[in-house]
Amino acid sequence: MNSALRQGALPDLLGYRLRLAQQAAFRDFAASVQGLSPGRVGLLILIDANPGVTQSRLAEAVRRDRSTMVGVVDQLEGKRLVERRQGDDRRTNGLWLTRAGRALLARALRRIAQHERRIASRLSAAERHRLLQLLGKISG
Amino acid sequence: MNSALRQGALPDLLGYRLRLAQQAAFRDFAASVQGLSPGRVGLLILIDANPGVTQSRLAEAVRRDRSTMVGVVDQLEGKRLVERRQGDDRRTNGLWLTRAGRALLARALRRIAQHERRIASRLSAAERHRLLQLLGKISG
DNA sequence: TATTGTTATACTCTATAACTATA
DNA sequence: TATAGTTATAGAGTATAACAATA
Repeated sequence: MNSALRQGALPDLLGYRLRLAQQAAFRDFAASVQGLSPGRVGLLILIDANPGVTQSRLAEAVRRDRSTMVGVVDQLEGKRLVERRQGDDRRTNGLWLTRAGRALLARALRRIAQHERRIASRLSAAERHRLLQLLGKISG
Repeated sequence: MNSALRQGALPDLLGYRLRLAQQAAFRDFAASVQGLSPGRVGLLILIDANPGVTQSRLAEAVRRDRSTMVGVVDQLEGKRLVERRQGDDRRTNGLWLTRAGRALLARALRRIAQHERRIASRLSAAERHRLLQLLGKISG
């Protein structure tokens, strides 16, 4: 049967435990939000909060190369969730959610809220707050 | 310049913050341990703690398909860090660290310990303990 | 019949280098 | 000269389906 493997030095490592927790958190989420990955939904949230943001600034914000952003925006534009509009500086594309993009995002945010409650269900409100605070110290 | 993007609904989400923290934790680690990714080093730790473990059980432990494990073990065997030995059940390969694998793992563990101190440097011992505990509640 | 390792294949996400148009 | 977007290309990392050997 399935006697668990010995974990060796892993369990005490913050990096390892962060990865485990992150994998656990995203396990059922990935396929659950309108066929978009967590990263893609994150982009919709950022575009929604920063209408007209350029591809390069969006790439910076999520620490990706700007060439990577091209295909990602192609994909979102192909789904009619995002549109590019040429900026005053004609080198740039400003990004905007379409009406469909805003509608999908609204639905996604409801799913995300459900999901958040599910993964936080093992924590009290105080523990959840404390966890966010401690994670902030590491990410900052 | 670089006025930060508005983050919209993201900052309050555990899943998002877990991902940020995990990315921050692994940013400089990935390329730093003997040319092996964190995941690969994790496998060496698991094999070391479970000598003779089969490919399938190792795949289960890290939630990957067993077909994925074939190439991974090929890679580690190609670097002479791991060896396959046919088991009593002749369908199976038992996995073992080579002498070189154990030596590399020992070096890697020292690097990992340094790294752990670096990412935990913003936390007190009590905070670090508390964070591991809270992460455990989510992953369990 | 079921399991283990394997192969062939394909998909996703990412980066680097070089190009163009604009500034 | 420098920047924004783009293209071509490549490399990880992963999965699914089918197969042979073995249980």
